[in-house]
Amino acid sequence: MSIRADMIRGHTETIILAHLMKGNSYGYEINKSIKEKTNDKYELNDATLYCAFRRLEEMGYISSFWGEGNSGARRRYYSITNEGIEFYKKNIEEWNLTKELIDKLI
Amino acid sequence: MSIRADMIRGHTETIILAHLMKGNSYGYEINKSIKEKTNDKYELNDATLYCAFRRLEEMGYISSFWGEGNSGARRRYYSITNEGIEFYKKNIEEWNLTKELIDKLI
DNA sequence: CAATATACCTTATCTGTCAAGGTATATTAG
DNA sequence: CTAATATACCTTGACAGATAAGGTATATTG
Repeated sequence: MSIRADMIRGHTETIILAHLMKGNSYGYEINKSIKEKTNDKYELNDATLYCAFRRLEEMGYISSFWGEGNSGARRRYYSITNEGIEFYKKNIEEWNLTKELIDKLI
Repeated sequence: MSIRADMIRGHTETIILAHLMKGNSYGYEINKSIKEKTNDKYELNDATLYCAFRRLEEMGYISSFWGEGNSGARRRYYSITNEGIEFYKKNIEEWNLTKELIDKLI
């Protein structure tokens, strides 16, 4: 069984930030990690991922820089900011509250 | 603390069906119940609610009829169908899987 | 008689996601 | 050597669910 995108909507940013909490990373790697962690049950669409990066960077929650490695395709790395860490923590709290509420309602 | 609409998106239909699993009801009552159950932390927008009713009825998961009471404003009652019950059960499973996945990812 | 609560509805707009398209480099298989 | 695959990023237009803002109508309460 797989899940619909609407289940994840609203969590995309938090998922990305969670990954960046463990160190800098780049789009392709983050998405592969999501796929692995969920045993192929979920994966972000390319466009969704890069769109979320733009939003997060605009809001000042992440910053980006081009990777310096000379092998393979170029990579744009992302790093979480202090504001991003605060935002992440707030989102975790919101998720815990959401779980409670939905469990009460359905 | 309150939660964002995107947290609930994708669960609106299930929340409505959950209420109807306990008996026929109407829009205004369902929304009041949501507000009470969540201690004013969540409430559906009118338009969201009625929009979801249309979808659910189109898909054959609920059926509707005008209430017969002669006091107060007219009410459109909704009743869950057998297909709706199946759909509800499937959604509960999906929610349990979603919780697992998101907890793994964030 | 005005204000409030009940009860439903429509329309235009917003936002995150997705499908479908694209570019470019490195590695692997035949 | 060359074709296929994996890596890696990006843009555009469209879609669907949610929202704000508007509306109608009745019953109750002060």
